[in-house]
Amino acid sequence: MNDVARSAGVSLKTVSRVVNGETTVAPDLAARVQAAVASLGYRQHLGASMLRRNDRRTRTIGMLLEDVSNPFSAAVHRAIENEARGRGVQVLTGSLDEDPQRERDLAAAFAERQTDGLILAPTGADLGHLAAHTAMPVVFVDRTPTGTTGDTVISTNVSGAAGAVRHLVARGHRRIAFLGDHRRLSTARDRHLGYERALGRRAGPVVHDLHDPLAAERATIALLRGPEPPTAIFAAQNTITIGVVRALRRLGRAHSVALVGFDDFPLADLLDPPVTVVAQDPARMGGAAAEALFERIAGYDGPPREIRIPTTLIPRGSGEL
Amino acid sequence: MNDVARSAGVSLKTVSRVVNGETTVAPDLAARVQAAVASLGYRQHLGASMLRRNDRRTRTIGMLLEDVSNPFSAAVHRAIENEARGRGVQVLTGSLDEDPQRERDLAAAFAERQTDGLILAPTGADLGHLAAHTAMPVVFVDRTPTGTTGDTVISTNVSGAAGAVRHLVARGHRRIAFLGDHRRLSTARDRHLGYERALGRRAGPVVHDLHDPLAAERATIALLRGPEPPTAIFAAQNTITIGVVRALRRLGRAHSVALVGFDDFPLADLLDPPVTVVAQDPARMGGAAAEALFERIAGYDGPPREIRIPTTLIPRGSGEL
DNA sequence: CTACTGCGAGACAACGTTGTCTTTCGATTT
DNA sequence: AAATCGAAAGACAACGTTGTCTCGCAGTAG
Repeated sequence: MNDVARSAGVSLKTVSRVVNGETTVAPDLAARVQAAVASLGYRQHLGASMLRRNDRRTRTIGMLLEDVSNPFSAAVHRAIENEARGRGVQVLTGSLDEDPQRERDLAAAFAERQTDGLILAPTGADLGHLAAHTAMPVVFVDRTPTGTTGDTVISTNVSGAAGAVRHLVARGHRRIAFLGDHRRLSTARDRHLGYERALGRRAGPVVHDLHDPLAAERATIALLRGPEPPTAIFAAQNTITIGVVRALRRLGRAHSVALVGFDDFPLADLLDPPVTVVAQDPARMGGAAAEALFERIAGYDGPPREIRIPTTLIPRGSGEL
Repeated sequence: MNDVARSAGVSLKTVSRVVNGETTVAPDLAARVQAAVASLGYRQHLGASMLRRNDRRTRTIGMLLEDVSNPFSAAVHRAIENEARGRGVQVLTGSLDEDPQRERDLAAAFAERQTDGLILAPTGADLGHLAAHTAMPVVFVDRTPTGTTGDTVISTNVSGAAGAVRHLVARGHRRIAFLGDHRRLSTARDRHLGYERALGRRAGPVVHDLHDPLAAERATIALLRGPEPPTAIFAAQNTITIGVVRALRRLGRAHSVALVGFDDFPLADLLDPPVTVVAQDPARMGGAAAEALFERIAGYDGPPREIRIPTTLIPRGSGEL
């Protein structure tokens, strides 16, 4: 910037004015400065700028999801990026792998970098530590927070799960198993609640705390080989659904045990049978979360909001046996 | 920081020393400072710190891929994050959607934020503009750059594609179609080259510039309904492979037309028939790119390196008809 | 012709931190 | 006992930028 000022024969402040598009600069001076900027390849130092400015915005937000390579998280990520794009905001990302320690550390690392806000899919651990970062608004996505409050964007987990189970009941199933994720997660609890609401006293075998396809595959095999095997399975999460598909395939029961999964996944329609799912709308969830965050960043100060994104049952075959 | 200094009864500089773990502070003073830091919830302002420091590191890198929600990109992203994690480095991300303008803009936006480096999957357009950001080393991943040079991490596209095609030839196929992405992309060109090398004058019908499943589906249908339909298809990219699968399914030819895809995708093994692919190793690619970048950031100044990550043919059924 | 107004441009300080230099003071050496 | 040394802590400036204040000058009103 010094070089630009010298080369254009003006003061530092005038360069600053031109770079920031202030109108109180004479046209000829402005043109000289522009030329110097272009020829020297000068670029603003955003860090220094934000240090001095009054608004203190870095035009950068943080995003912490379970695992950026999981299709659900990746779709949320992409939707957040799309919202940020139009506002000239960049996105810092991180995967939590269900690790509360990592959740704390990354939230702190983002706060140190003065991100303007944070979108977080909580691990389920207590989030009291977020209170330390007062200047950074936080919006929760996919799961409701524990130990703090804030705008939250979630799927209609209870009613979506209940709808899936009622779909199976309507097809005549009476013994419907539930396979779910860690109970620490609000999504797993809510989907289990929907399952229970739909079945009442007729609830079938329930297996909790499954978190990867392999565990789900083993649990499915155990259920089907056990006494009173279920005639239908409700898989409460996409990795679980995939494990169940693998198990049914291995046992040759893909066409004789019904399956409905929560959360859609790529190619579900090309499997045999095609997998019936309760689809979430991760793109809409990410978009809504980003919108809510930008409202908070802009200064909106109302009470915490809960934004519920509806799910859609997509019958494809596996749940209609 | 002022508050901490006052509360501990020391100078600003001493607080700085304690926060940065310098050893030249008396233990009792250090303890008083630590206590003040904890009770006031003080956190370093990384922007101001980096402004003053000599090394000028933000401990932040940028990453620009085609689309963070594409499984290949997402796996690369995750591997980069893993490398960054151990070094306390955060990752700014962006999707380019094959848009050169966006590539320029985001590279500039990252440079303004003083990212220590950039990992880029180029769109194929001229990258001369990167020269403006001298302080930011760039490593290319997945595709070779145009208009500039730098460390590049790519799959063995030519030999991988040739291997796929030879696999089909060995199964007796003589009329093998090639379906590929935009020729502007080095990957599409290299895979086509491998196809030609393997077939020589016997090269079959070739369709270029397909970039989504729908286009690939239409192209496949046209080929199979045309004169001299191919008996086997080599799909040079994962979204194309999926389009081909859909087309074969629609035409009822899934078991009578052979298919090998370049790049593996989730659930390929659960389709009917399971899809034979030339698997890339996106995790290793992302990891290698991040490693190379961190070496450059650390000051390594050798000539541009090309790191070639081998591909693996995974026969699953669709290519063995 | 003086006094005022308004506008463009520069001087200076400040943002939160750390590099460098200086000061203080107790301990060691001769 | 005087001189020297080293370690610990503070004073000050600087990083690159912009908010605020001031200054000079031209134009206008009285």
